[in-house]
Parts: sequence; C-alpha cells; structure tokens
Amino acid sequence: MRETDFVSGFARGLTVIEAFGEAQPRLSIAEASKRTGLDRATVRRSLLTLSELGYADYDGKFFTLTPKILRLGHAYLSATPLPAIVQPYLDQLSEKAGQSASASVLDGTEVVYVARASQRRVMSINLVPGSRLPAYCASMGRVLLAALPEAQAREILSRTELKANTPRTKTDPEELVAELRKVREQGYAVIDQELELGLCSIAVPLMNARGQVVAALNIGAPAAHVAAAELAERYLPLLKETQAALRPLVQ
Amino acid sequence: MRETDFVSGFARGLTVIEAFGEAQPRLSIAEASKRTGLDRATVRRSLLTLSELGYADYDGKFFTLTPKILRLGHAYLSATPLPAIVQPYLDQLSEKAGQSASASVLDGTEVVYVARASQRRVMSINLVPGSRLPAYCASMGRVLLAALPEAQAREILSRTELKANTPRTKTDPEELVAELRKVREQGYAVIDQELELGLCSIAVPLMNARGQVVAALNIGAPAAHVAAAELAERYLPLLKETQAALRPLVQ
DNA sequence: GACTTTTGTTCGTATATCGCACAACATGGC
DNA sequence: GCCATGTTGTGCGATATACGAACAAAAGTC
Repeated sequence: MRETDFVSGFARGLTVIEAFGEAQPRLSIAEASKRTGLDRATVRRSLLTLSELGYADYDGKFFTLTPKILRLGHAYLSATPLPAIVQPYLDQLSEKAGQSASASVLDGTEVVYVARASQRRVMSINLVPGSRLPAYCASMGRVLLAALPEAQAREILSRTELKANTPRTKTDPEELVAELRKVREQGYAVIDQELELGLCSIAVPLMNARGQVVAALNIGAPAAHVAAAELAERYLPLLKETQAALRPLVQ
Repeated sequence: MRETDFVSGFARGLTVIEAFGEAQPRLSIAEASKRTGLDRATVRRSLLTLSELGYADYDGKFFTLTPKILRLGHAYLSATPLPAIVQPYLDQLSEKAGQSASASVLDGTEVVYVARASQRRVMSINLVPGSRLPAYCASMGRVLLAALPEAQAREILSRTELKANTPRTKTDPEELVAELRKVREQGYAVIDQELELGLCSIAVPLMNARGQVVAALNIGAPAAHVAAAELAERYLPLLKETQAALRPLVQ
C-alpha cells in the first residue's frame, strides 16, 4: 500500500472514538487529546465532526457518544450471521446451567464477545456484546488460542501484556503454551480466578461442519458457587450439547 | 461550527463503514462506491485505511469488516451502563414470558436495540444489540415517540418514510399522532403485525427515578401464538414488574 | 485579586487528500 | 481473437486538512 492510500484523518477519528470507554463516557477535548496522543486541535475537529454527524453530543464542554455509533458495529454484527444464530442457544444454555453463557471470537490479543445470555448474579465485570477481555487469561481466549498453530499463538502471547490480574493468573509464556496444548487435547479450557478473584469459567470451541474453529462458547460462574474443579463435571455436557447443535448451523 | 472544523475524510470513512450491512457483508471498491455515492478513489483509500488498521480484511477483491470494528460500538455500550443493567432483567422477563424481550432507545427516526434476550422461535427478523427498526411501526418506537413533546414527535414522523410494510401498517401521520396520544395515556403500546405479518409486540417505557423516559422495553410474539388483543392481558403485568424493578437502577 | 495552570480556539503554512482523467486489467459475448 | 463492458490502480493539479504556535478564556491556587 502506498502512503497516499492511507487517510490519516479517518484513522485519527477512529482513534478518537476508541478513546471513549468504560471509565470515560464523557470526554473534554483536552482529555481526548491526552488519551489519543493527538493534538488538541485535531481531536477537536474529529469530535466536532462526530457531533455534526450525530455520532456524538456536545454540551459545550463534554462530548458523549450517541447510540448512532452502534451503526458502525451493527454493520459487522448484521453482516455476520454468527451472533443471531448463537443467541437463542446461549439463552437456553444459560437457563439450563443457571449461569451466564457467552460466545466470542478472537481479535488480536483479545476475545470479543459477540453474543451473551447473562444471569441476574452480580459480577464486577459487565459484559455485553462488543466487550473485550485479554485472551491469555480468559477461558474462551485459551480455547481460541489453542485452535491456532502454536507459532501463531506464541506470537500473540508475545504481543500481550501478561499481567497478573490475581495471584492465580498464569503469566509465563511457556506455562501458557503448555496449557494451550492441554486445552487442545482435552477439548475445553477451565479458568480458575485468573481474570478476577471469585470468577471461574469453562469454554469449548465452536466448530463449523468442516471442523474449523469459528468461535468459542463458555459458561462463567462465581467461584463461591461452583468450584473450578467441578466446572467440567457440571457444565461440560451442556456445553458439548450446544457445541454439537450449533456445528451444522454455522458458516 | 466553521467549515474547517469538519474533517470530511473522517465523515466519508464512517459512511463507508455503514455501507456494510445485512445484505452486504463483502463489498468491492466499486460496490462500496455505488452504495455511498463517493468516488471510487476515495472509497478505496478509506477501505485500505480500515484494512491497514485491522478493522477490515482485504483479499485483493473484496473487503469484509473484522470484529475489531465492534470496538467502536463498544465505546458506547460500555460507557452507557444501561445495556448491562437491563440485560439480566430482560433474560428473566423473556424466560417468564416464553417470548423474546428487548430494550431500545431512539436514534433519529429509528429505534436501536441496546439489549435483547431472544427465544428459540424462528423469526424472519434477526435482531441483535445495534439492530434498528423504524420507530413509527415498532412498539418500542411508539412508546419512545409518545414520550416526546408532540411537536418533536411530529417532526420525526415528517422525516420518516412512512412505508406500509404490511396491510395493517399505520402510515397516516395524523392517525399515528392520535395513536401516540393513546399510548401516552395508557402507558404502553401494542403493535399488531404492522412491521411484519405474523409479528405482534407490546412495549412500555423505561423511566428513571426522576420520571424521564430513558428507553423502552418490549416483548415480541408470533401472532399465531398470541393474538394482539391478548398481549396486554398476558404480558403487561410482567413488563410493568420489570419496569418498576429497573426504575431505581437506571440513570 | 494577581498569579499559575489548564483548556479551548484561531491562524498561517506546509503537507496530505480529493476527484478527475486515464491506464491497466479482467470478464463475457460473439 | 476482438470488442464491449465493467472493474481496479495511478498521476496530477486544485483543494482541504493537520500541525504548531500564539492567543483567549476559564479554572485553580495562594
């Protein structure tokens, strides 16, 4: 690609959108400038453009995104049949298990939730479609990494900031690669409070008819409610059932 | 806003993203150019930029969006606590009713789904968070329009293409305004196959503690399963219960 | 209230982008 | 093969945009 085939104004604008997030629902021009590393004048122009187009609101001081911004993600979600196909199965799975169930795909070093059926239980993590978690310490992430050639999985791990979110988080690349081999062999991954204390989960790959892994399915449960060691016993049959039901329906 | 405060390259890029959709998961440069009305050279630069940033894949002929594009909508979903708060209540509501339940907000002339709990039933419409429907012929749209000052609701209707999706669709602005008054009085809206034959729904507003309408909740059901006339009788108590439970939790 | 610090806005200029016209390539009909 | 049609890639002049710095306006600080 030639240099002139890159629209940097567009790229900068996308960076500005991404500056909004959980902790930053409202951004001033200066805050957005700090978070993006772009010049205040540039950020201001991008934000005013978003506001002019109805993607953002501006009260003279702070900018907030509007629901119109969902049109952008919608273009992907509606273009990709996976979320719509999976959703009712997740609902059923979640109901049977009495726990939250989700589906996700890999994007770089992170898993992205594409569908989710949540239970009423209170969790510190609020997950909705579009949410992201680091792959190395999430059950679906382990399953999705295990589906890749080992070299590629290593490459992704090398790009990841392997942070110890809890004392139990595995952060050694070699240990993680060994774990991925185990996941590949047994066909599922169990996470015991590696992302957050008190949270366990179990995931299986979602394959299409040709055996390609297209996503991952999981069930998450509070550790106080279900010990990690019991996860496979209690939920693996349900997950396998859902996996089998979906196999002929995807891709 | 001065003219130079608008980044047209950014605006053009966003238009290109929106060109992708249900019927267009893969776009060539020429197709995207036709759909957006932008010059091919411009579209090409935007698409190559998206590809360079990892928001799109390019096989030399067609572009497809990647899950990374969800980061953009995620900035809104995670910044807005509504979806996460509402989701478990929708799941419960959907389970009790045995039908799909959803929450949405108004964006221009359309309602945007921000959360949804779907049931296994097959519908021709695939709705996921981010999906959009015209407000005038959707139950949540009626509720949200009814919450606005009448002049504003009229203004939105005047901007809407009032299309008769089915023989039952109300398309006369005056009739719609009268319907909105009724909805405002009774506190709920019922749609009987105005969007699609065979599909009925009932919606109530979701208010915060100060009484402001922040979203709408609905239950949709196949007409073959539940007659529109029975909707209020069967589901209104459940909807009111959910509405009351959420009232102190939102905003 | 005077001072410092931070934030928002404006401006001139160097630079990047746009849209056009044309070249290059692919596809299909005959 | 050869033209008709449709597509993608590229060079260029005109135009729009980004940058940095300077200025203006708030917001803290003492």
